[in-house]
Amino acid sequence: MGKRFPTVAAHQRVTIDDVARRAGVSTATVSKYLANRDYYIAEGTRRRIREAITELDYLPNAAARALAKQRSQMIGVVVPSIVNPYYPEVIAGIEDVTEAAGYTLSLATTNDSPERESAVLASMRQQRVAGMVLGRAPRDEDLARIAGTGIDTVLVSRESVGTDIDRVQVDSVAGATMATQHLIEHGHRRIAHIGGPQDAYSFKQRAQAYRDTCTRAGLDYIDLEVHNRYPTMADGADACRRLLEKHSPTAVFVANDLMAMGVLDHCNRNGIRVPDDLAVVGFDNVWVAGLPNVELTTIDASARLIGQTAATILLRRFEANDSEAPDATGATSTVIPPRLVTRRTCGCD
Amino acid sequence: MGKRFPTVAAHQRVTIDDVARRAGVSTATVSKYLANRDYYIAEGTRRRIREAITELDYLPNAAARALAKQRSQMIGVVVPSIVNPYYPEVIAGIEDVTEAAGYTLSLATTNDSPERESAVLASMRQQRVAGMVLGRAPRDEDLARIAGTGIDTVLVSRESVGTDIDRVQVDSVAGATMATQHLIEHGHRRIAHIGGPQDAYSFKQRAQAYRDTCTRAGLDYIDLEVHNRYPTMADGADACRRLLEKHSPTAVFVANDLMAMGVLDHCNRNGIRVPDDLAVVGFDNVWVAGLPNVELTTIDASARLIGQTAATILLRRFEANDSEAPDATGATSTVIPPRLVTRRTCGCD
DNA sequence: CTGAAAGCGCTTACAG
DNA sequence: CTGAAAGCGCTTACAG
Repeated sequence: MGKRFPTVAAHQRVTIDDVARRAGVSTATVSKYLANRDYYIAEGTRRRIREAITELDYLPNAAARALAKQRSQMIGVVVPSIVNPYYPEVIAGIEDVTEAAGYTLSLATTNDSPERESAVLASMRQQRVAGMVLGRAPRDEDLARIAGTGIDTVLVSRESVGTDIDRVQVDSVAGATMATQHLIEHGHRRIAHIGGPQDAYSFKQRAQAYRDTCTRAGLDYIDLEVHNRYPTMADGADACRRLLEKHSPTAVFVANDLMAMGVLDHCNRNGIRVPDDLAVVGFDNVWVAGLPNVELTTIDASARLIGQTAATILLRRFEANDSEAPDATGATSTVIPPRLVTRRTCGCD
Repeated sequence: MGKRFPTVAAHQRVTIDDVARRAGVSTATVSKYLANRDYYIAEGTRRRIREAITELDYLPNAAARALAKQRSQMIGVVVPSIVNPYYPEVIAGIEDVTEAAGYTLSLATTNDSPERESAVLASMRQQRVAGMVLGRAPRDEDLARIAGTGIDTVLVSRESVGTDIDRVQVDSVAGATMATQHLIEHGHRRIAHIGGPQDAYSFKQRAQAYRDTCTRAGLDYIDLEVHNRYPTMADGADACRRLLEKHSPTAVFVANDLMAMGVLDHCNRNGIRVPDDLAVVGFDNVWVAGLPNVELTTIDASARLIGQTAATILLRRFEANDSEAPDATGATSTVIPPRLVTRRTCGCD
């Protein structure tokens, strides 16, 4: 029989019972007060509870609440990396909207390891997060598990395809078209493309839009693919070298900023002047692209806006769940319009 | 009387009872199995439980466990910003060690707003996080509240001082000394310093170490202070302008990389050649400092290592709490040795 | 407008 | 080696 040891950290650990006792009401009433929905509570009662709470410095226990309500106030955020400058912006965007709504962020990083990803998703399930935003499309197996739990999820992955999950992404086709078109307008006729791994859908879209735009303009296209799933500066530099060995483009559209910066680096080291010898346009507009000595012309993928949008969609799902309405709105796909940011490397400025 | 509505998301929501039933044992036994400490459980029982868990795809409910154990498996991480390249590295470091230990990260950003900070700390208390690492020293009021809860906390703030909390920081004195000394060794005699807000302890230390080093070398010192709490590139550029209006240093040691990059920018725009006209050394070694066109010489503040160390300290505290030992080890202060990273802007290379 | 009581899904001393 | 039962701190239909 559980003789209860005095709570180890007896410190102040004040509970709803303490508040109720002090205010001279039942815990049920305090709970209702806390829920602050449209419960009717006498003004006097309300005041006494309010006072008791302040006097005791009471903060409800989130775990107890989560257990009772069968749902936590956490939103899981799973990204491949947090050091990559793209994701912190997405996360900031998520926080912009979830904070106000009273949600908390549970963050996990996968380093793009499948095992780690499964583990992380399991952890999110254990935590019974209210929703998740994933920076990478989960594998079918994990996807099924998630679906089974009914945890609302939105993908901000740049590589997601036909999964039945809400998704928000930048419009890669529009962005790549703008980038290519801009180079054409600068007068270039030999425009190359350094693409990301083509099994990632958005990279594929970017490459295709590049080709289509060239074709429409009556230009040949020269494209190259980098296979690293998360292409880095080194990949970009290397691709640039390969490209220039065989071809002599006057401009290149690079599928992401990190690679584009690698291209700049390669040019720098090899006496290739940018933009005079080679104009460069990237994709993403990570903040680093705007640095003084970088000044990369690029397509703004609105990472922060994507985060905000993802969070907004999640909150909307929550509401729909509550209202117990038909709710069967299928998975949505939101496309954020990109924006061309002209700087030094394309020849503007 | 609570006639229980069928759980809305009845999906699979499998509980420890389901596992116990399926394995033909009591929930207590399953719980012991889960705790996997040195409980004695018959091998057969152990196997049946293991099978039941797999078959049912059971994942314990973290909220229930947290409630029962009076402690969650979360570690709160509170940083001023997540877009600033310094903090993601710290966070990555924290995750490096907490992940393996089975802890989860609860992330919150304060934007350096005091109100937001109080709110965030309250949220951490509500969540009953097992521990916290704070990127900024809390105000006395909040500090007292935290102490009251007994939540283990470690500061990685660059501005912390005499609070009674575990702390890990880079050795600012050693770093600033190395930076200044290096410039002296390059033959400079007129070395300036652009400092951060001097009410932040580490910035003060850096300025003081700079002065001391100059003095020891028989040089005059010229220093300037930026007041913005989180000094940016713009602050650095502006400080550089002010500096050059009145003085003609041949080198400058800048108190953080962001400002140093602003200095580079200012020079760039005004035809001041780096390092020939002005040598520059920063502090932090955020990854951006290593970019091809930046190549800033700087002091590596080991952000990731700081994160790792902070997390390690936290875990050690947890152990001490469990062992119920004298435990009264006072607040520790860990100092990480810095490292000079020479690149282009100091004249090396 | 308010309260009694069951229930959320675990853990843990105790008693076998 | 195993289990019954109390307790963690909330919420919520129901009955007043």
